[in-house]
Amino acid sequence: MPWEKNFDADEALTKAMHAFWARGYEATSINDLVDCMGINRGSLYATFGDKHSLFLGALRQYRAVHLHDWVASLTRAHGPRDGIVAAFEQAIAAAVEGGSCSGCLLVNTALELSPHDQEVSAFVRNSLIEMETFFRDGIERGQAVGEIPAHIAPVDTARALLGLFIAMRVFSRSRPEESLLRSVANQARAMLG
Amino acid sequence: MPWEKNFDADEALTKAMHAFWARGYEATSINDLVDCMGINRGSLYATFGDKHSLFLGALRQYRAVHLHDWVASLTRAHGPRDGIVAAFEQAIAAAVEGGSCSGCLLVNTALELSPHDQEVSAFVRNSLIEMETFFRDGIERGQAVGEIPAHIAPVDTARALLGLFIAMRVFSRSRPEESLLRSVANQARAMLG
DNA sequence: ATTTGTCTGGAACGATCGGTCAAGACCAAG
DNA sequence: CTTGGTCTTGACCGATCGTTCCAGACAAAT
Repeated sequence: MPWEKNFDADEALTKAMHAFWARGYEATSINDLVDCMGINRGSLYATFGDKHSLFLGALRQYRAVHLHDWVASLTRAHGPRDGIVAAFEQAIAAAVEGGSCSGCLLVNTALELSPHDQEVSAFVRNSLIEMETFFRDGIERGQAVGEIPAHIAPVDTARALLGLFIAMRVFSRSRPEESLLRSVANQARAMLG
Repeated sequence: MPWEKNFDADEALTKAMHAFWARGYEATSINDLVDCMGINRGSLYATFGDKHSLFLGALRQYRAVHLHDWVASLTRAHGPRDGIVAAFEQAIAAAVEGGSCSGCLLVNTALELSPHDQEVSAFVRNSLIEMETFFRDGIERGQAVGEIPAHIAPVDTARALLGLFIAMRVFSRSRPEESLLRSVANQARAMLG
């Protein structure tokens, strides 16, 4: 039996993810992907299928790393209330640092593809719900340990926090000014009492 | 001397704006535009220049109608605090009604083009600042007439309201559920004391 | 060393992209 | 009616799009 792949599929997928993240789905051509992934056309199609499948793969990888692993590490490193505050602090840090991959691939995709692509839409929608759940869990656990006042409404507040968090990702790509992001994060913290 | 245009340039520009609004810049081809604007290729290029110029024209028209006129009508019809509340109510109404032009062209563009297009970026940035100013003015005038408590910080609050407003536009395209939008609007109102 | 079957690199596909151009249609001025 | 010049129409341009395919490179199994 012959020969294994001589490239790391996961590593290549990460590079594709960054390309889609930086430029969006439509503006990223197969040639761009071939160049930045460091593999050739044939291997790309054999390994990942067509462009749409590759994009879904990139989306899945983004969610695994920048949502699941990220939530896990926040939950591990901080108490409930501090975990939420730290989420906003990290968003500020990522935005002011800049780089070509500002903002959030899921939010970008929510606007570019969700209205016209059922499969992508369902994925993005579920991911946003997971983010809402992270905030709601944090609020409820914070209330249970007395870090967050009982008069805070978990569902409404979690949804508003999700909104502010998404807005930070939009600002990262359009108005990446620290003072603006700091204002938003301040109001997010104020929402937790 | 010969002949005027036999189409309404402003009307055609409105149709182009709706096309870009619904599908984004990259996904809208010149053929799409020729079809939906009801004019032919030659007239399109003669009247509006290339695709990028046409897009900037569409962006200007969007700002005039859906930002300037909109702010003016809110200011005319409501007091300072109610104007802000009405802005969120109208965003909910637009989102649940649906239609192909959900969300906000400026927000869509902030994510798709701002990071890679200086001219577009400056335009979007200025427009977002105008929206922030609308909220800040409303807060300050509301405080002057006693509708809004003095302890509310105008700048930070205006920025958070802008954030929540942008988030409503993102949700319009990805999670257009009335209860979600209602939660966000509730928290926006709560921010005004 | 030969066989085996995947992986690689690049040529090539038809379709569509953004953009141009020339020729005819058309109305107003003379 | 003739002339002058703009607008319309549709063919057309080279480039690039996403995708396919095949011949050669290659390592493991025989």
